[in-house]
Amino acid sequence: MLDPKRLRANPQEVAGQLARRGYVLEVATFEKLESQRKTLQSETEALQAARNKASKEIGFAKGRGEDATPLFEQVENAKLKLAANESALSALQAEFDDFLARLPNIPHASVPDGKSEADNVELRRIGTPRAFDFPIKDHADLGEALGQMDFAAAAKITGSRFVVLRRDLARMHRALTQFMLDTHTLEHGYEELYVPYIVNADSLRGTGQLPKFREDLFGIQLADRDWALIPTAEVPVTNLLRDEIQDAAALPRKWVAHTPCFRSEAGSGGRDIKGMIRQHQFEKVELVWAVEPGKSCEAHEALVGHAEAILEKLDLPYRVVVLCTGDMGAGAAKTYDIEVWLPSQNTYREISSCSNFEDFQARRMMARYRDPTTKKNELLHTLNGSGLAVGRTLVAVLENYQRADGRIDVPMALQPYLGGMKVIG
RNA sequence: GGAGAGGUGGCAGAGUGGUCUAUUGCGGCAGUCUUGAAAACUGCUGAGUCGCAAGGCUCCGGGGGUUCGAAUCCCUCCCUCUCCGCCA
Repeated sequence: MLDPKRLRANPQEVAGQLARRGYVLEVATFEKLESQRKTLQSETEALQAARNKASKEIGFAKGRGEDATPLFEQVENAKLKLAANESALSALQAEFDDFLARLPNIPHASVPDGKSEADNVELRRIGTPRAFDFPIKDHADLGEALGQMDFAAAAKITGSRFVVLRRDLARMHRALTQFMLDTHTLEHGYEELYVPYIVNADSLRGTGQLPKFREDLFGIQLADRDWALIPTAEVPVTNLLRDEIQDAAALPRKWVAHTPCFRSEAGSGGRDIKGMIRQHQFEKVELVWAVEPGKSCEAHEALVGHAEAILEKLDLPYRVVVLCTGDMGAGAAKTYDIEVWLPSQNTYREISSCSNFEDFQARRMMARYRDPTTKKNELLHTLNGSGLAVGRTLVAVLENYQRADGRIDVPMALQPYLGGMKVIG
């Protein structure tokens, strides 16, 4: 959520910033809502003040044993007007809140302008894609040939965009998770969390999935509960901060959590239909930071470095791009994507997305800390990034480490997690 | 699932229709004293929002209701605790 004060003070300036990401802020609509609200609010509060005063006087009068009848009539008259005003005001405020809740974040000044993925800017490329001297296969063909990756079985059990893994591939998938968690907790100083995989609507509003992106979620229909399966651990983890005031000494908070993630993939029909790239259910190891406002840029660099460390240890070629204004998620002020090399697609594909939300999520969820110098409660900055998407990492290992005979070499860093196994198949 | 008890500021814990502008304690902050610290004493100390300000409004788990007036009464939902039952 944007700062309503800033929006009120400089609507044209905010509109200009949002235009960078292709969002049209309807300044006229906003100003009309705002002026209506202002009038109605001050009128309503004046009526409330009058009612409170009169009621108090009734109390005094009764205390003195006086007749309060004239006062009753006086209050009665104002009551109808007040009731009408209050309901009009709360309707207007709901409209205003919804308007605010749907606005995207303002892009950071360092984010390049652009309309789409094509305008993202590559920052660095690490590692060299391997030259194969045999016809390569994609991960789905490799996995199915091994008899350890079964899309048909998953389709029977549930439907498309799910997978069943068996034996060594299932084990390697689990090993990747352990390897990532160990690296982040032991080497990068993260606190490991286990969290719920189902969250309520307040949490989804806090991180920004609601009200705008309900169609991306798997909702839970249970009585009248508005719950959903988590689309990412970002939701339960970041919402730990909701309605809390952090002690400055506890900052930065650095959390890591491994969870499954569930996405409806509405609107992605036809894209990445084959294989494990785009599933309704996948595993992710997520990194979440909460920092003081002045420190989020350096935190962002550290965070992306921690995600990169996983790929470096696995010796997988990758590149880092900074997303342009038009390709960023709505809540992000700045996003780095890490893309891993996939030989079968002859290109780099997203395996991690690391975003700085600045105070956008913090304002929605009232996530604050007590500034020790000003002694005031200030909004935190929040960040998160995948470290990494486990399914896609498995895909990358299969494709980059494949052998001519269809077997898979196990990356050195992973061998200790597989009981010293050096090859799969 | 059944029965009961509860949800109040950072924490503990009063308040059961009207000076509640939410008592008090702990914690925190500032000061006095002190070489320094502790102790003692004094003062300040919930959040949000509108306003240049004075000041106003809202918030006692969520929502709704009764009333001139609700932390307090009623309805409903959520959560926590105790006991029983069931159970990974």
